[in-house]
Amino acid sequence: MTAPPDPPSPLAKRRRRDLISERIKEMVVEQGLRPGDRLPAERELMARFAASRGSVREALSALSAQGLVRTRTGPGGGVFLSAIEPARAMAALGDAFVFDPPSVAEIYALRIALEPEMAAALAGRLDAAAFARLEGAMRLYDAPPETAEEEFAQRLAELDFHSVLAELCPNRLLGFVCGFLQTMLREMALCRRIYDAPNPELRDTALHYQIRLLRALKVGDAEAARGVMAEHMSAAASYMARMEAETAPGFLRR
Amino acid sequence: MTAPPDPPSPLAKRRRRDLISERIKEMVVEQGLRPGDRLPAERELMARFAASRGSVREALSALSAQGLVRTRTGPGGGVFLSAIEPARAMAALGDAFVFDPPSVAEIYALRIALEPEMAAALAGRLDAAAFARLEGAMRLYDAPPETAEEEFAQRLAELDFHSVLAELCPNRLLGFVCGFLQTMLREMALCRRIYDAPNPELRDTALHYQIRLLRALKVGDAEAARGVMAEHMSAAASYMARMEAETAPGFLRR
DNA sequence: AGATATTTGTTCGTATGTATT
DNA sequence: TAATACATACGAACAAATATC
Repeated sequence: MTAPPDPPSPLAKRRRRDLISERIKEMVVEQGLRPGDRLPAERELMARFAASRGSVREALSALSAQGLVRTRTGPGGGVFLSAIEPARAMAALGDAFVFDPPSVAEIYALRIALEPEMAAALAGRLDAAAFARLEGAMRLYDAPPETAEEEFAQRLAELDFHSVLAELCPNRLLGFVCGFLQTMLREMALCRRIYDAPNPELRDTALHYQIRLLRALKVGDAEAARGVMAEHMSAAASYMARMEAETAPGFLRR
Repeated sequence: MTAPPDPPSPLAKRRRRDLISERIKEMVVEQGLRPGDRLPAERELMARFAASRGSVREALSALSAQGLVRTRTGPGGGVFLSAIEPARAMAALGDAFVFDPPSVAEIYALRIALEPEMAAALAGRLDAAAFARLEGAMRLYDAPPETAEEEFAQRLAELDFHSVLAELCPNRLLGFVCGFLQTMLREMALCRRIYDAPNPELRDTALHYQIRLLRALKVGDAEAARGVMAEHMSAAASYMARMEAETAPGFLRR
């Protein structure tokens, strides 16, 4: 007697593994499980869902690929819930745009709207450790970039400074979106080489904006922080727009 | 000399399926594959990566869970690249915040910053079909909500109207983020029942903003569209803030 | 330190459903 | 309709990791 591989499911169209991962997710929210909590062992899941080990494993594998669970072998091991790391979520989100990547201008449309808000939200809410991190990420280039390589490195370093701000943002959703935009710009910079020529112009306006920003954040002046960031963002946006126009259009959109 | 306890390969810890899905992704970008293109059959992948069927399947399952590939049965079937559907990406992104969901106020901080930009970007860029869709999603309630159920339904319908705007947004990144914020609000509304009591107050200010918005969009007046949306967003935000304060605090954060 | 038990990780073989030809 | 090719699913076995005794 062979076990029927296809139970009389009403939704025969859906795949077994998808159903199982759905039900596991439901189980998580219903039981209010938290990161670190352990899920039932594979054997038990097999019994509960009347599925083979392979199907259960494929479902778990899908969740694991999402970063929602981690597995450990050995006794006391098993499948454990895990908070999804922001970096992983950003990578996955980037995959959603691989075939149709946004332009630099489109990314900056969001940065202009969001990063000033982020700066305002940070004002007066940072402790000494946070300022230490920010100052560590701060780079004040005394010399203007002489080569395209230097220009490139300076732009990347500036993105890193903004990413520290994003990590510190008390509104984690806002911080996540800003961090994601910065990640996109980093990848595009690597692939498109948008920073062709050294360009001292942006540097003049941006040179000490980091200092001005930190000062406003320390004093707790949200409006000033917002203003500094807004100024810097629109300067960077128009600079990037000009760069994008000069770059060979349609060249390796990603 | 004994072999070091740590294997020389820094990747020795990584699981087989993760390595395989990484390499498949690399293959995609290297060969410049597009949605609809077919990946090598499982057998070929098994040969190329020197892995068993199960491992290859788990890797593909992971990609499939991400929505990056779809499988079709039958001859000529196989694994095909697929553009990730926005709805799927939003769901996955939502999973990244399950254990630490943002508050309504945090979501609105982003909506206030972004949706006016979205409105401005849409001005003068919609065709007749788009306006038909928007008018189809438009609900002008002649009667103020009498019950909590009605209030609830009206808020959801309003979110739907905004989601149509997001889908039409020429800046797809901006549209995606706005759509995601609306999805989060929808889920939270379902779980938290934040709309407890009917409240005609918001309705008075918001009653005909949809008409004013559509008019500005038709004329192509970006500034007017931005203004209408900004006004509506801040009204909705302060309304939600009051609702959130009245709702039992910390009740089922999700 | 070593044996053992427990749990996931990997591989193989096989059967079945389904869509194309 | 029948043959075919592929994905889907099941089951069994062994390997690897990691606790506890």
